[in-house]
Amino acid sequence: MNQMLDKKKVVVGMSGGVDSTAAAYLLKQQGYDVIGVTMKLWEPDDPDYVEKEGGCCSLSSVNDARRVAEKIGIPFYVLNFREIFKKTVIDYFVEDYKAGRTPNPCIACNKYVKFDALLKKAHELGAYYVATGHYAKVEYNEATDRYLVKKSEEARKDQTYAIYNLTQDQLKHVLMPLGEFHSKDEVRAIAASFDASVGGKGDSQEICFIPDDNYPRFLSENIAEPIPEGNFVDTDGKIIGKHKGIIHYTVGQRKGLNLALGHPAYVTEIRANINEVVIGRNEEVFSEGLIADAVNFMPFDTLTEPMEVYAKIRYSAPLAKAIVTPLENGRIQVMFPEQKQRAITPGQAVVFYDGDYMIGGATIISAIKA
RNA sequence: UGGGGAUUCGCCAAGUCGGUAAGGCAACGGACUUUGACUCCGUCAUUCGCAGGUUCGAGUCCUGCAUCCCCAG
Repeated sequence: MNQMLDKKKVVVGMSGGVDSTAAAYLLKQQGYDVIGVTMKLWEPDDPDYVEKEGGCCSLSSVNDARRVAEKIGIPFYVLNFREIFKKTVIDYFVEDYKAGRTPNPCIACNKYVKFDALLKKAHELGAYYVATGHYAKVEYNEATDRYLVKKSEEARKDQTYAIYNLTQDQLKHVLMPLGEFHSKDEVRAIAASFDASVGGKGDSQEICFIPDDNYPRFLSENIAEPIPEGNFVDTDGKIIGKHKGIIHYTVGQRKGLNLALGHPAYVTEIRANINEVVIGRNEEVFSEGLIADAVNFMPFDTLTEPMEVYAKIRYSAPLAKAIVTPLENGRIQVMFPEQKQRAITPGQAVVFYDGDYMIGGATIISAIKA
């Protein structure tokens, strides 16, 4: 069936924001047969809900997207992805928090919704490609017959971290026209050139399905069981306070602990099994390595021997030299020989770089302390 | 109901010979942010357990009361 797909045809996920608008426009300019699609992902309960835009993880402003599509002169559809979004993003998000992890819903959304469910829809429409407004570059290497991902020229907006787990088959069908831009301002100018109101929008910030940024509210509404309070303990196991429920915390967190210890206190570890949150000093939130699974590499399928890379353990963490070593059952160990990393957090992704290339990543299971 | 020591912001804690309330933590607000992370900036006691007194002026001196702690009953 694949051979029936039209390589000049592309479905663009349009949120009505700056980035996806510019992406759709650019593809049209490049001569693609562009179809605009807005995905319905989440039905807010609140009727006064204000929709957000932009970035990779945005809810849609259907009206803006439709208007923009009309101006560009492309067909436009609104598709319902609520069910798949609930199953692959929301449920995962909730389960991770219940388990004391800190999930990254944008990564799941990319993997299962934008570059899977939407891609399948694109194929149904006869389109070979799906395109988004991500700041990243996808590149085909003939010698190795692999699709590689390169960092965006706009370093500040680079989003390669959030697509570390895309498969070769997904990458083959992906276009990211914003990867070549050196600044968001250029992109904004393009969007603004034919639609002032879209061009003037700000960047997205919060997770799209929690627009008020109130995680505890969202989580307690989506978790059937009550969320039990528990103890804060120090690194020696001494009880030093009461926590409001594990979902309120992430490793490295300082705010909201309400612990006046005389020195800044940080979450060091979350022990979901015994409902404990461990508190320590800043030094105690640093780790020298980690164990991870859900491993994915761009240049090859399986890592067979230790490899030196640069890695980051959070979306906005700095790159650090790292040694990646394959373990049993598909896991990897990542050690940071030069610099301990702050707040290595189960549930977050560790992503690897080799120069400008994002060469893969994995989901952190646990930190390795000295 | 003998003696001694304490009582300053939610917590800890400076406050010299009486001179017109440091700081840390927490909290709150803002910036940054695809993580309520980190970080950064800003705001946080007209008032010092209470009531009087002495002083131009008292958290700092005096008197009484209250509460807490320690040692003796």
